[in-house]
Amino acid sequence: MMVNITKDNFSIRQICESGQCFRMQRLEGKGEKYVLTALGRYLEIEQRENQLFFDCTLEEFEGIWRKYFDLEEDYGKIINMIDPKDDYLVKAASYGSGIRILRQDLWEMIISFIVSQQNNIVRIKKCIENLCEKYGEEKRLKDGRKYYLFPTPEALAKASIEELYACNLGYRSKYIHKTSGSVAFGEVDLEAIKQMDYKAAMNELCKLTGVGEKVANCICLFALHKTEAFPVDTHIQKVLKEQYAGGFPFERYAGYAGTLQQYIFYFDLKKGNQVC
DNA sequence: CATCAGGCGAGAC
DNA sequence: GTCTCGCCTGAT
Repeated sequence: MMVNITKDNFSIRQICESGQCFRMQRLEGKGEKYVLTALGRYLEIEQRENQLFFDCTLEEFEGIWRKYFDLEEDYGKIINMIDPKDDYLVKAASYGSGIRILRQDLWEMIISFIVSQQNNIVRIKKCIENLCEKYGEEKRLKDGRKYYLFPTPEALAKASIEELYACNLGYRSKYIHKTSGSVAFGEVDLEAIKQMDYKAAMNELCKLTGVGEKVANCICLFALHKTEAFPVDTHIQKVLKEQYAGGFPFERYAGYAGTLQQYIFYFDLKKGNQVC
């Protein structure tokens, strides 16, 4: 089954490269074909211009992926709300206009962004695949190919720190171990966090070992869809200093600063690569 | 060789 | 409360 829709302000390549989802990758060959493992499922997507081809049933598309890819949101509207006098932000949003803030799984984002700290995207992806292959449930497609689900809190809680080290997680191993225990043993309730507002969710997430303000903001943005969450990493910090010495206009962009943060992050990330 | 990559925890003060 | 320091590992 193939579901075909037309969508503006949607670039599967930009979503993949923007570093919010670590289990999506481009398939070899010509064209824009991507494969994603998320929410216990496997999905292939192809994009031609503004047409998207989801390799799934209509039921799965409507029930799962429409929400996951935030297809109900009008990103053109958000981009148009940017201050036209803010040359930098206008340029950044134009450059990454196909980015969307995905609605990803909370547990997966907690572990993924703990892994992300002091780390680069290539290695983050490798670490996460190591975890999935070692501790995630193995599934098979109809043609026999294997894929792995993201490990449950219980599965990761059973792993020793030494075993986690073997997944190339480095010093983050003990963070993963502790946090998995906290969730598996019910000390932190993920279902409760899903019902909280931004501030309460931040407070609760920061109780987890290895989760500080930056990581908690990433979790809020990419799992809880708190679009006011504004993660400040090394890229954003640099841009705030160079472009917004007088302060970033958070008041103007109340409620969607996090979406704009993604445009800025992506713009700076890609621009940095071009220089080399 | 040093520095850096989507930072954080622990300890000092 | 704020500041500093050490930390796995691979790329440059």
